[in-house]
Amino acid sequence: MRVTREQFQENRRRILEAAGRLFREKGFSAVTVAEVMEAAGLTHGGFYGHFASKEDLAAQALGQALAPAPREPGTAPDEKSRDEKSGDLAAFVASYLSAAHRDRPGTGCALAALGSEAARQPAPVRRAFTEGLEARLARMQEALPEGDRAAALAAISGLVGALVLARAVDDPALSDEILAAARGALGDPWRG
Amino acid sequence: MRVTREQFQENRRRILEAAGRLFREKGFSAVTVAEVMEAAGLTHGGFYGHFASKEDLAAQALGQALAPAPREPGTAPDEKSRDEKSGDLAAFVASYLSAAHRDRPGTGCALAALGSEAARQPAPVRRAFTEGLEARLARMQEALPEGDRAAALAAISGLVGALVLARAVDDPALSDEILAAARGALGDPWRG
DNA sequence: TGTACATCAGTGAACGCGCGTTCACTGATGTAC
DNA sequence: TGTACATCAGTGAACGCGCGTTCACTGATGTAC
Repeated sequence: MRVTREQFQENRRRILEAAGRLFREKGFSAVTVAEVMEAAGLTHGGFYGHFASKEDLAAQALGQALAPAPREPGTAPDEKSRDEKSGDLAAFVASYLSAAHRDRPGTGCALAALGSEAARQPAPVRRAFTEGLEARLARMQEALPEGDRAAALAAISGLVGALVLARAVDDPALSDEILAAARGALGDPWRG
Repeated sequence: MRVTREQFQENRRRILEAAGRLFREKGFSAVTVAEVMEAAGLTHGGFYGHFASKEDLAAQALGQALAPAPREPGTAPDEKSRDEKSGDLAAFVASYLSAAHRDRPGTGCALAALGSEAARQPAPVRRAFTEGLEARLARMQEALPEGDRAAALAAISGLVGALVLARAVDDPALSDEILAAARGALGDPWRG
């Protein structure tokens, strides 16, 4: 059942999309190749026509999940005023540390969803993770006064750590409290 | 080959110790029961005389790994001066965010080593994780001026996030930079 | 204290299952004429 | 444009392997007398 070249590319895209979501929801090891293919609307046998191995899929899916969303044209960061920047930042922090983000790991930040597992993955996966972090670091730097790189790293650490802990904890009240505490620590100093 | 009751307890202790180390080093799913038993100097068949399942082991090993180190007798926290407290805190932050801690996950903080995986574990494991976090939160609160609980939560989030990212990244310079940035953010405000 | 027997912690083979991967096959696509 | 054939994406069965778990057995421990 050969398909058109367009359909082949579309299938590949859907495999990567399903893998990105499933890996973030369940972790690398708990996701099976067959599960990803089924979520993409295919059967498992065709997988190796698209990817060399599950590890190859993991690296590419993580890379795609961490790829920065395309910036809207005409809004170069250096054109923004400091107020616009801090407004962006406050909105980002609030959305990152929201209950909605905590409860939807499949479409959320892959750094938090896969962080402690990523350290033990093979080289290509760690490479994709590192590049994803660097991209987010660059964005965070742009949003910070004077492009303070150390502050940007510390802020990302705080965001990721809070989300990781808020998801791991089995007490909903404590989970909300973690998110609120991190919002306070990361939001207040840079607001007005 | 029956063993004495003392040896039985000692064997159980060694299984838990090996499991705590291996889980932190390799993650829950990558560790096998046989591997834990071998590290404890036993064969895999005897495992179920000590634990009901791998999941049961995971919960108990995590609980033990996160159990607070016994406090030295006679040093109740409220007897310390504020300077002693902040000295303790600064030392703890420096040690938590050290290269040595990053490079030895097996004996380090289980919150960071297993954080993103813990969210997907069965209930007993998440319970142990939560209790471990609560214990560390209480300690951190004691060390903070006025026992600020939100600040303690934010600090723990920053510590855990920085360690997770420093371990996941494949670029040693960036990894060091993450640790240094978090030391700066967490140390400076409370020093002097 | 010494002896006979019951208990049971540990051993290692075996079982079942699921997963990553392979492969012969199918049939629609793409291409040469 | 139409036709014949080569290509190859997808299918589903099968393979091998490793892992969690079980079990019959062993022999040292613990206990009753």
